[in-house]
Amino acid sequence: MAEKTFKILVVDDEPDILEFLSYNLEKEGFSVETAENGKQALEKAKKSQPDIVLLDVMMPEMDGIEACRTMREMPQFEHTIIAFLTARTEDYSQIAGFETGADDYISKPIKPRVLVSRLKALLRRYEAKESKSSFLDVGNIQIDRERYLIIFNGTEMAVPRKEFELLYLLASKPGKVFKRDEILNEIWGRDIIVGDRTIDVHIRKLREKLGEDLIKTVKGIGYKFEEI
Amino acid sequence: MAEKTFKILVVDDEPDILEFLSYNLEKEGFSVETAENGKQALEKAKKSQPDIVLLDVMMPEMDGIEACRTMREMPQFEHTIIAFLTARTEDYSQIAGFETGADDYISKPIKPRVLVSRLKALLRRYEAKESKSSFLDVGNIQIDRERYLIIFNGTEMAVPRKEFELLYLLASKPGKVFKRDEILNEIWGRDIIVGDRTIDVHIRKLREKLGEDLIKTVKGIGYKFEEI
DNA sequence: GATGTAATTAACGCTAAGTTAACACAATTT
DNA sequence: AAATTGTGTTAACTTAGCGTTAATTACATC
Repeated sequence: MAEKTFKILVVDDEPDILEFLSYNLEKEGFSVETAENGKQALEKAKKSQPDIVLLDVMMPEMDGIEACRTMREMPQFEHTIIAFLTARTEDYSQIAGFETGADDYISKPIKPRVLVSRLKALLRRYEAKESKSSFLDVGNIQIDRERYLIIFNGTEMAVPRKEFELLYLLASKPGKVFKRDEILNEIWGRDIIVGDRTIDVHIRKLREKLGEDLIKTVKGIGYKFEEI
Repeated sequence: MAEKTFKILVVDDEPDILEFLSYNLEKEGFSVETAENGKQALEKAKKSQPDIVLLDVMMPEMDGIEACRTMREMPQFEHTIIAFLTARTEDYSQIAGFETGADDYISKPIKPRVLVSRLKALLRRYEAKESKSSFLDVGNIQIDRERYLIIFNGTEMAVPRKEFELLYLLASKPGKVFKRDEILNEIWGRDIIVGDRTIDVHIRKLREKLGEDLIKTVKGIGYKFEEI
Protein backbone atom coordinates (compact mmCIF):
# COMPACT_ATOMS: atom_id res chain seq x y z
CA MET A 1 0.00 0.00 0.00
CA ALA A 2 1.48 3.27 -1.14
CA GLU A 3 1.78 5.94 1.46
CA LYS A 4 0.08 9.21 0.84
CA THR A 5 2.30 12.22 0.27
CA PHE A 6 1.55 14.84 2.88
CA LYS A 7 1.65 18.51 2.12
CA ILE A 8 3.37 20.77 4.60
CA LEU A 9 3.28 24.52 4.64
CA VAL A 10 6.26 25.94 6.48
CA VAL A 11 5.98 29.52 7.64
CA ASP A 12 8.93 31.50 8.95
CA ASP A 13 10.38 34.90 8.22
CA GLU A 14 13.95 33.70 8.16
CA PRO A 15 14.91 32.30 4.76
CA ASP A 16 17.66 30.18 6.29
CA ILE A 17 15.24 28.34 8.50
CA LEU A 18 12.81 27.88 5.64
CA GLU A 19 15.49 26.32 3.50
CA PHE A 20 16.75 24.14 6.29
CA LEU A 21 13.29 22.84 7.06
CA SER A 22 12.30 22.40 3.43
CA TYR A 23 15.39 20.37 2.70
CA ASN A 24 14.91 18.07 5.64
CA LEU A 25 11.21 17.60 5.18
CA GLU A 26 11.44 16.97 1.47
CA LYS A 27 14.09 14.37 2.13
CA GLU A 28 11.53 12.57 4.25
CA GLY A 29 9.02 12.55 1.44
CA PHE A 30 6.87 15.48 2.41
CA SER A 31 5.69 17.93 -0.20
CA VAL A 32 6.80 21.29 1.10
CA GLU A 33 5.54 24.80 0.50
CA THR A 34 6.80 27.91 2.22
CA ALA A 35 5.56 31.31 3.28
CA GLU A 36 7.25 34.20 5.00
CA ASN A 37 4.48 35.55 7.14
CA GLY A 38 1.01 34.75 8.36
CA LYS A 39 -0.74 36.63 5.62
CA GLN A 40 1.12 34.85 2.87
CA ALA A 41 0.62 31.58 4.70
CA LEU A 42 -3.13 32.02 4.68
CA GLU A 43 -3.20 32.72 0.98
CA LYS A 44 -1.10 29.71 0.13
CA ALA A 45 -2.95 27.46 2.52
CA LYS A 46 -6.29 28.36 0.99
CA LYS A 47 -5.04 27.23 -2.37
CA SER A 48 -3.13 24.12 -1.56
CA GLN A 49 -4.97 22.81 1.49
CA PRO A 50 -1.91 21.45 3.27
CA ASP A 51 -2.15 18.63 5.75
CA ILE A 52 0.20 20.35 8.15
CA VAL A 53 1.07 23.95 8.80
CA LEU A 54 4.29 24.71 10.64
CA LEU A 55 4.02 28.20 12.03
CA ASP A 56 6.68 30.37 13.52
CA VAL A 57 5.29 32.47 16.34
CA MET A 58 7.13 35.71 15.79
CA MET A 59 6.69 37.10 12.33
CA PRO A 60 6.05 40.42 10.60
CA GLU A 61 2.81 41.22 8.83
CA MET A 62 0.74 38.67 10.69
CA ASP A 63 2.12 36.61 13.53
CA GLY A 64 1.69 32.90 13.94
CA ILE A 65 -0.84 33.15 16.72
CA GLU A 66 -3.17 35.24 14.70
CA ALA A 67 -2.67 33.17 11.59
CA CYS A 68 -3.52 30.07 13.58
CA ARG A 69 -6.65 31.57 15.04
CA THR A 70 -7.78 32.81 11.68
CA MET A 71 -7.29 29.42 10.14
CA ARG A 72 -9.11 27.65 12.90
CA GLU A 73 -12.07 29.86 12.27
CA MET A 74 -12.29 28.70 8.71
CA PRO A 75 -14.09 25.43 8.23
CA GLN A 76 -11.77 24.31 5.49
CA PHE A 77 -8.90 24.18 7.98
CA GLU A 78 -10.86 22.47 10.71
CA HIS A 79 -8.85 19.31 10.42
CA THR A 80 -5.57 20.80 9.35
CA ILE A 81 -2.74 20.10 11.72
CA ILE A 82 -1.19 23.28 12.99
CA ALA A 83 2.09 23.24 14.91
CA PHE A 84 3.97 26.17 16.34
CA LEU A 85 7.68 26.70 16.13
CA THR A 86 8.71 28.45 19.30
CA ALA A 87 12.05 29.84 20.30
CA ARG A 88 13.39 28.35 23.49
CA THR A 89 13.12 31.66 25.26
CA GLU A 90 9.49 32.15 24.45
CA ASP A 91 7.14 31.13 27.16
CA TYR A 92 5.16 28.18 25.98
CA SER A 93 2.25 29.00 28.26
CA GLN A 94 1.88 32.34 26.58
CA ILE A 95 0.76 30.63 23.46
CA ALA A 96 -1.08 27.81 25.11
CA GLY A 97 -3.17 30.23 27.11
CA PHE A 98 -4.65 31.57 23.96
CA GLU A 99 -6.56 28.51 23.04
CA THR A 100 -5.38 28.97 19.54
CA GLY A 101 -6.25 25.45 18.65
CA ALA A 102 -2.75 24.43 17.70
CA ASP A 103 -1.94 20.74 17.76
CA ASP A 104 1.67 20.93 18.87
CA TYR A 105 4.46 23.23 19.91
CA ILE A 106 7.92 22.47 18.65
CA SER A 107 10.75 24.41 20.18
CA LYS A 108 13.79 25.73 18.39
CA PRO A 109 16.53 24.88 17.77
CA ILE A 110 14.92 22.24 15.64
CA LYS A 111 16.45 18.85 15.18
CA PRO A 112 15.23 17.42 11.89
CA ARG A 113 14.81 13.89 13.14
CA VAL A 114 12.83 15.06 16.12
CA LEU A 115 10.65 17.25 13.97
CA VAL A 116 9.87 14.49 11.51
CA SER A 117 8.99 11.99 14.17
CA ARG A 118 6.71 14.49 15.90
CA LEU A 119 4.94 15.24 12.64
CA LYS A 120 4.48 11.57 11.88
CA ALA A 121 2.96 11.08 15.28
CA LEU A 122 0.56 13.93 14.65
CA LEU A 123 -0.42 12.50 11.30
CA ARG A 124 -1.16 9.13 12.83
CA ARG A 125 -3.45 10.69 15.40
CA TYR A 126 -5.12 12.79 12.75
CA GLU A 127 -5.72 9.90 10.41
CA ALA A 128 -7.35 7.92 13.16
CA LYS A 129 -9.75 10.78 13.77
CA GLU A 130 -10.51 11.37 10.15
CA SER A 131 -11.37 7.85 9.21
CA LYS A 132 -14.17 7.71 11.69
CA SER A 133 -16.22 10.57 10.38
CA SER A 134 -15.40 10.47 6.72
CA PHE A 135 -18.45 8.47 5.83
CA LEU A 136 -22.02 9.00 6.88
CA ASP A 137 -24.87 6.62 6.24
CA VAL A 138 -28.33 7.83 7.08
CA GLY A 139 -31.41 6.32 5.57
CA ASN A 140 -31.35 6.44 1.81
CA ILE A 141 -28.37 8.72 1.63
CA GLN A 142 -24.67 8.15 2.10
CA ILE A 143 -22.10 10.88 2.34
CA ASP A 144 -18.53 10.16 1.38
CA ARG A 145 -16.31 12.86 2.75
CA GLU A 146 -13.16 11.56 1.25
CA ARG A 147 -14.42 11.63 -2.28
CA TYR A 148 -16.77 14.56 -1.73
CA LEU A 149 -19.65 12.56 -3.12
CA ILE A 150 -23.10 11.80 -1.93
CA ILE A 151 -24.92 8.64 -2.84
CA PHE A 152 -28.63 9.21 -3.01
CA ASN A 153 -30.83 6.19 -3.54
CA GLY A 154 -27.82 4.33 -4.83
CA THR A 155 -26.76 6.89 -7.40
CA GLU A 156 -23.62 8.86 -6.88
CA MET A 157 -23.76 12.58 -7.33
CA ALA A 158 -21.27 15.38 -6.89
CA VAL A 159 -22.40 18.47 -5.06
CA PRO A 160 -20.55 21.76 -4.60
CA ARG A 161 -18.52 22.22 -1.46
CA LYS A 162 -20.85 24.48 0.49
CA GLU A 163 -23.84 22.33 -0.26
CA PHE A 164 -21.86 19.28 0.68
CA GLU A 165 -20.77 20.74 3.99
CA LEU A 166 -24.27 21.89 4.73
CA LEU A 167 -25.77 18.52 4.03
CA TYR A 168 -23.03 16.83 5.97
CA LEU A 169 -23.64 19.03 8.97
CA LEU A 170 -27.37 18.47 8.98
CA ALA A 171 -27.05 14.75 8.36
CA SER A 172 -24.47 14.36 11.09
CA LYS A 173 -27.27 14.62 13.62
CA PRO A 174 -30.48 13.59 11.98
CA GLY A 175 -33.46 15.14 13.65
CA LYS A 176 -31.55 17.85 15.39
CA VAL A 177 -32.58 21.34 14.46
CA PHE A 178 -29.59 23.45 13.50
CA LYS A 179 -30.14 27.11 14.15
CA ARG A 180 -29.21 29.55 11.44
CA ASP A 181 -26.48 30.98 13.61
CA GLU A 182 -25.14 27.52 14.25
CA ILE A 183 -25.04 26.72 10.56
CA LEU A 184 -23.30 29.96 9.72
CA ASN A 185 -20.67 29.36 12.35
CA GLU A 186 -20.05 25.78 11.35
CA ILE A 187 -19.98 26.16 7.61
CA TRP A 188 -18.92 29.71 7.05
CA GLY A 189 -16.79 30.32 10.13
CA ARG A 190 -17.58 32.68 12.92
CA ASP A 191 -16.28 35.88 11.40
CA ILE A 192 -17.44 35.47 7.85
CA ILE A 193 -20.66 37.31 7.43
CA VAL A 194 -23.03 36.41 4.66
CA GLY A 195 -26.55 37.50 4.02
CA ASP A 196 -29.49 35.74 5.62
CA ARG A 197 -30.78 34.36 2.37
CA THR A 198 -27.57 32.57 1.54
CA ILE A 199 -28.45 29.57 3.66
CA ASP A 200 -31.87 29.37 2.06
CA VAL A 201 -30.38 29.28 -1.38
CA HIS A 202 -28.10 26.39 -0.51
CA ILE A 203 -30.96 24.56 1.13
CA ARG A 204 -32.97 25.09 -2.02
CA LYS A 205 -30.22 23.67 -4.19
CA LEU A 206 -29.98 20.63 -1.98
CA ARG A 207 -33.72 20.14 -2.05
CA GLU A 208 -33.68 20.35 -5.82
CA LYS A 209 -31.21 17.49 -5.87
CA LEU A 210 -32.56 15.38 -3.03
CA GLY A 211 -36.25 16.17 -3.03
CA GLU A 212 -38.29 18.26 -0.68
CA ASP A 213 -38.65 15.77 2.12
CA LEU A 214 -35.13 15.30 3.43
CA ILE A 215 -34.51 18.74 4.83
CA LYS A 216 -37.21 20.31 6.91
CA THR A 217 -37.66 23.94 7.85
CA VAL A 218 -38.40 24.83 11.43
CA LYS A 219 -39.64 28.36 11.15
CA GLY A 220 -37.95 30.84 13.39
CA ILE A 221 -35.27 28.34 14.36
CA GLY A 222 -33.48 26.69 11.48
CA TYR A 223 -33.33 23.46 9.52
CA LYS A 224 -33.11 19.78 10.23
CA PHE A 225 -32.36 16.61 8.37
CA GLU A 226 -35.15 14.10 8.50
CA GLU A 227 -34.17 10.49 8.16
CA ILE A 228 -36.57 8.53 6.02
CA MET B 1 -37.40 37.17 17.66
CA ALA B 2 -35.74 37.64 21.01
CA GLU B 3 -35.66 34.66 23.24
CA LYS B 4 -34.10 36.47 26.10
CA THR B 5 -32.57 39.89 26.40
CA PHE B 6 -28.92 39.68 27.29
CA LYS B 7 -27.16 42.32 29.29
CA ILE B 8 -23.80 43.54 28.06
CA LEU B 9 -21.40 45.73 29.93
CA VAL B 10 -19.13 47.58 27.51
CA VAL B 11 -15.96 49.01 28.99
CA ASP B 12 -13.73 51.44 27.12
CA ASP B 13 -12.18 54.76 27.94
CA GLU B 14 -13.03 56.31 24.61
CA PRO B 15 -16.56 57.73 24.59
CA ASP B 16 -16.74 57.41 20.82
CA ILE B 17 -16.17 53.71 20.92
CA LEU B 18 -18.63 53.29 23.75
CA GLU B 19 -21.29 55.05 21.79
CA PHE B 20 -20.52 53.17 18.62
CA LEU B 21 -20.71 49.81 20.36
CA SER B 22 -23.79 50.70 22.40
CA TYR B 23 -25.65 51.77 19.34
CA ASN B 24 -24.84 48.65 17.41
CA LEU B 25 -25.47 46.25 20.23
CA GLU B 26 -28.74 47.85 21.23
CA LYS B 27 -29.88 47.66 17.67
CA GLU B 28 -29.39 43.91 17.92
CA GLY B 29 -31.55 43.70 21.01
CA PHE B 30 -28.92 43.61 23.68
CA SER B 31 -29.38 45.64 26.82
CA VAL B 32 -26.23 47.72 27.07
CA GLU B 33 -24.48 49.33 30.00
CA THR B 34 -21.20 51.17 29.81
CA ALA B 35 -18.19 51.93 31.97
CA GLU B 36 -15.06 53.94 31.32
CA ASN B 37 -12.49 51.97 33.23
CA GLY B 38 -11.98 48.71 35.04
CA LYS B 39 -12.89 50.06 38.44
CA GLN B 40 -16.16 51.47 37.29
CA ALA B 41 -16.84 48.31 35.35
CA LEU B 42 -16.50 46.20 38.46
CA GLU B 43 -18.92 48.36 40.40
CA LYS B 44 -21.51 48.29 37.68
CA ALA B 45 -21.08 44.61 37.03
CA LYS B 46 -21.67 43.79 40.68
CA LYS B 47 -24.99 45.56 40.59
CA SER B 48 -26.38 44.51 37.26
CA GLN B 49 -24.85 41.07 36.77
CA PRO B 50 -24.37 41.30 33.02
CA ASP B 51 -24.26 38.24 30.82
CA ILE B 52 -21.32 39.57 28.83
CA VAL B 53 -18.53 41.98 29.65
CA LEU B 54 -16.67 43.57 26.74
CA LEU B 55 -13.36 44.84 28.04
CA ASP B 56 -10.91 47.15 26.40
CA VAL B 57 -7.37 46.18 27.31
CA MET B 58 -5.78 49.58 27.65
CA MET B 59 -7.56 51.81 30.13
CA PRO B 60 -6.74 54.26 32.88
CA GLU B 61 -7.54 53.57 36.53
CA MET B 62 -7.72 49.81 36.13
CA ASP B 63 -6.91 48.10 32.87
CA GLY B 64 -8.90 45.35 31.27
CA ILE B 65 -6.52 42.59 32.20
CA GLU B 66 -6.71 43.35 35.87
CA ALA B 67 -10.46 43.86 35.77
CA CYS B 68 -10.86 40.50 34.12
CA ARG B 69 -8.70 38.71 36.64
CA THR B 70 -10.52 40.35 39.52
CA MET B 71 -13.86 39.33 38.14
CA ARG B 72 -12.81 35.78 37.51
CA GLU B 73 -11.85 35.47 41.15
CA MET B 74 -15.34 36.39 42.27
CA PRO B 75 -17.81 33.51 42.29
CA GLN B 76 -20.65 35.69 41.09
CA PHE B 77 -18.86 36.21 37.79
CA GLU B 78 -17.87 32.62 37.32
CA HIS B 79 -20.19 32.15 34.39
CA THR B 80 -20.05 35.65 33.00
CA ILE B 81 -18.69 35.84 29.48
CA ILE B 82 -15.68 38.11 29.31
CA ALA B 83 -14.25 39.22 25.98
CA PHE B 84 -11.32 41.50 25.33
CA LEU B 85 -11.18 44.23 22.77
CA THR B 86 -7.63 44.37 21.52
CA ALA B 87 -5.97 46.69 19.09
CA ARG B 88 -4.10 44.85 16.38
CA THR B 89 -0.91 46.54 17.35
CA GLU B 90 -1.03 45.27 20.90
CA ASP B 91 1.09 42.30 21.62
CA TYR B 92 -1.07 39.30 22.18
CA SER B 93 1.39 37.67 24.45
CA GLN B 94 0.95 40.47 26.94
CA ILE B 95 -2.61 39.40 27.42
CA ALA B 96 -2.15 35.72 26.99
CA GLY B 97 0.61 35.49 29.51
CA PHE B 98 -1.68 36.64 32.20
CA GLU B 99 -4.02 33.71 31.90
CA THR B 100 -6.84 36.02 32.55
CA GLY B 101 -9.58 33.56 31.85
CA ALA B 102 -11.23 35.57 29.13
CA ASP B 103 -13.58 33.78 26.77
CA ASP B 104 -12.62 35.58 23.60
CA TYR B 105 -10.44 38.24 22.09
CA ILE B 106 -11.93 40.56 19.54
CA SER B 107 -9.53 42.73 17.64
CA LYS B 108 -10.10 46.30 16.60
CA PRO B 109 -11.16 47.79 14.33
CA ILE B 110 -14.47 46.25 15.26
CA LYS B 111 -17.01 45.40 12.64
CA PRO B 112 -20.44 45.43 14.25
CA ARG B 113 -21.73 42.39 12.46
CA VAL B 114 -18.67 40.38 13.31
CA LEU B 115 -18.92 41.41 16.92
CA VAL B 116 -22.57 40.48 17.16
CA SER B 117 -22.11 37.12 15.49
CA ARG B 118 -19.23 36.28 17.80
CA LEU B 119 -21.20 37.26 20.87
CA LYS B 120 -24.07 35.13 19.73
CA ALA B 121 -21.74 32.21 19.27
CA LEU B 122 -20.37 32.72 22.76
CA LEU B 123 -23.85 32.91 24.19
CA ARG B 124 -24.82 29.71 22.48
CA ARG B 125 -21.88 27.89 23.94
CA TYR B 126 -22.68 29.30 27.33
CA GLU B 127 -26.34 28.47 27.09
CA ALA B 128 -25.55 24.95 26.04
CA LYS B 129 -23.65 24.54 29.27
CA GLU B 130 -26.24 26.24 31.40
CA SER B 131 -29.38 24.52 30.24
CA LYS B 132 -28.76 21.04 31.51
CA SER B 133 -31.70 19.32 29.96
CA SER B 134 -32.69 19.85 26.39
CA PHE B 135 -35.25 17.19 27.01
CA LEU B 136 -38.22 17.39 29.33
CA ASP B 137 -40.36 14.45 30.33
CA VAL B 138 -43.47 15.20 32.33
CA GLY B 139 -46.36 12.78 32.50
CA ASN B 140 -47.73 12.01 29.09
CA ILE B 141 -45.74 14.65 27.32
CA GLN B 142 -42.11 14.92 26.31
CA ILE B 143 -40.45 18.04 25.01
CA ASP B 144 -37.40 17.65 22.83
CA ARG B 145 -35.60 20.94 22.57
CA GLU B 146 -32.94 19.68 20.23
CA ARG B 147 -35.40 18.47 17.67
CA TYR B 148 -37.99 21.13 18.46
CA LEU B 149 -40.67 18.52 18.80
CA ILE B 150 -43.18 17.64 21.44
CA ILE B 151 -44.30 14.09 21.89
CA PHE B 152 -47.82 13.93 23.19
CA ASN B 153 -49.18 10.52 24.12
CA GLY B 154 -46.51 8.98 21.96
CA THR B 155 -47.20 10.99 18.84
CA GLU B 156 -44.70 13.56 17.70
CA MET B 157 -45.97 16.96 16.76
CA ALA B 158 -44.39 20.18 15.67
CA VAL B 159 -45.54 23.41 17.25
CA PRO B 160 -44.62 26.98 16.32
CA ARG B 161 -41.80 28.59 18.17
CA LYS B 162 -43.63 30.80 20.62
CA GLU B 163 -45.98 28.01 21.58
CA PHE B 164 -43.07 25.69 22.00
CA GLU B 165 -41.19 28.08 24.25
CA LEU B 166 -44.32 28.74 26.26
CA LEU B 167 -45.03 25.07 26.78
CA TYR B 168 -41.42 24.42 27.61
CA LEU B 169 -41.44 27.14 30.22
CA LEU B 170 -44.60 25.94 31.90
CA ALA B 171 -43.58 22.31 31.77
CA SER B 172 -40.16 23.05 33.17
CA LYS B 173 -41.78 23.45 36.57
CA PRO B 174 -45.00 21.47 36.67
CA GLY B 175 -47.45 22.81 39.20
CA LYS B 176 -45.80 26.18 39.51
CA VAL B 177 -48.01 29.08 38.62
CA PHE B 178 -46.27 31.41 36.19
CA LYS B 179 -47.43 34.99 36.46
CA ARG B 180 -48.16 36.81 33.26
CA ASP B 181 -45.22 39.12 33.88
CA GLU B 182 -42.95 36.18 34.36
CA ILE B 183 -44.04 34.59 31.13
CA LEU B 184 -43.60 37.80 29.21
CA ASN B 185 -40.12 38.26 30.57
CA GLU B 186 -39.00 34.74 29.83
CA ILE B 187 -40.48 34.27 26.40
CA TRP B 188 -40.62 37.73 24.99
CA GLY B 189 -37.73 39.36 26.76
CA ARG B 190 -37.46 42.24 29.11
CA ASP B 191 -38.33 45.10 26.86
CA ILE B 192 -40.48 43.65 24.18
CA ILE B 193 -43.97 44.81 24.93
CA VAL B 194 -46.94 42.86 23.74
CA GLY B 195 -50.53 42.94 24.83
CA ASP B 196 -51.74 40.72 27.64
CA ARG B 197 -54.07 38.84 25.38
CA THR B 198 -51.19 37.50 23.33
CA ILE B 199 -50.36 34.98 26.01
CA ASP B 200 -53.97 33.81 26.13
CA VAL B 201 -54.00 33.16 22.45
CA HIS B 202 -50.89 31.02 22.61
CA ILE B 203 -52.30 29.13 25.56
CA ARG B 204 -55.43 28.55 23.56
CA LYS B 205 -53.48 27.19 20.61
CA LEU B 206 -51.62 24.84 22.90
CA ARG B 207 -54.84 23.65 24.47
CA GLU B 208 -56.26 22.99 21.03
CA LYS B 209 -53.34 20.67 20.38
CA LEU B 210 -52.90 19.10 23.79
CA GLY B 211 -56.38 19.15 25.22
CA GLU B 212 -57.88 21.36 27.89
CA ASP B 213 -56.47 19.59 30.90
CA LEU B 214 -52.73 20.12 30.67
CA ILE B 215 -52.58 23.86 31.17
CA LYS B 216 -54.67 25.35 33.93
CA THR B 217 -55.69 28.95 34.35
CA VAL B 218 -55.22 30.57 37.71
CA LYS B 219 -57.49 33.52 37.46
CA GLY B 220 -55.89 36.85 38.21
CA ILE B 221 -52.42 35.34 38.42
CA GLY B 222 -51.33 33.32 35.43
CA TYR B 223 -51.05 29.77 34.16
CA LYS B 224 -49.62 26.49 35.28
CA PHE B 225 -48.80 23.15 33.78
CA GLU B 226 -50.57 20.27 35.43
CA GLU B 227 -48.87 16.92 35.26
CA ILE B 228 -51.26 14.07 34.60
C1' DG C 1 -76.39 43.03 38.22
C1' DA C 2 -71.99 45.49 38.08
C1' DT C 3 -67.30 45.07 37.37
C1' DG C 4 -63.12 43.11 36.19
C1' DT C 5 -60.65 39.39 34.27
C1' DA C 6 -60.13 35.51 31.06
C1' DA C 7 -61.55 32.93 26.82
C1' DT C 8 -62.61 32.91 22.19
C1' DT C 9 -62.54 34.27 17.42
C1' DA C 10 -61.33 36.09 13.28
C1' DA C 11 -58.65 39.10 10.87
C1' DC C 12 -54.51 41.38 9.83
C1' DG C 13 -49.61 42.86 9.61
C1' DC C 14 -45.16 41.56 9.62
C1' DT C 15 -41.31 38.74 9.71
C1' DA C 16 -38.99 34.62 8.23
C1' DA C 17 -38.42 31.72 4.59
C1' DG C 18 -38.87 30.61 -0.47
C1' DT C 19 -37.75 31.77 -5.07
C1' DT C 20 -35.43 33.43 -8.96
C1' DA C 21 -32.11 35.72 -11.53
C1' DA C 22 -28.02 38.00 -11.85
C1' DC C 23 -23.61 38.84 -10.38
C1' DA C 24 -18.67 38.03 -8.77
C1' DC C 25 -15.22 35.25 -8.53
C1' DA C 26 -12.47 30.81 -9.12
C1' DA C 27 -11.40 26.98 -11.45
C1' DT C 28 -11.00 24.83 -15.79
C1' DT C 29 -10.49 24.38 -20.45
C1' DT C 30 -9.06 25.90 -24.93
C1' DA D 1 -4.33 34.61 -22.03
C1' DA D 2 -9.18 34.14 -23.30
C1' DA D 3 -13.19 31.73 -22.90
C1' DT D 4 -16.00 28.78 -20.43
C1' DT D 5 -17.88 26.59 -16.80
C1' DG D 6 -18.85 26.07 -11.92
C1' DT D 7 -19.70 27.82 -7.43
C1' DG D 8 -21.17 30.98 -3.89
C1' DT D 9 -23.40 35.20 -2.73
C1' DT D 10 -26.47 39.00 -3.15
C1' DA D 11 -30.61 41.30 -4.26
C1' DA D 12 -35.36 41.81 -5.12
C1' DC D 13 -39.51 40.06 -4.95
C1' DT D 14 -43.08 36.66 -3.40
C1' DT D 15 -45.28 33.68 -0.21
C1' DA D 16 -46.71 31.60 4.03
C1' DG D 17 -47.97 31.46 8.36
C1' DC D 18 -46.71 33.00 12.94
C1' DG D 19 -47.67 36.26 16.27
C1' DT D 20 -50.47 39.99 17.48
C1' DT D 21 -54.41 42.83 17.87
C1' DA D 22 -58.89 43.84 18.61
C1' DA D 23 -63.54 42.96 19.23
C1' DT D 24 -66.64 40.03 21.36
C1' DT D 25 -68.29 36.68 24.61
C1' DA D 26 -68.09 34.09 28.91
C1' DC D 27 -67.09 33.74 33.59
C1' DA D 28 -66.03 35.01 38.14
C1' DT D 29 -66.51 37.71 42.40
C1' DC D 30 -68.35 41.22 44.96
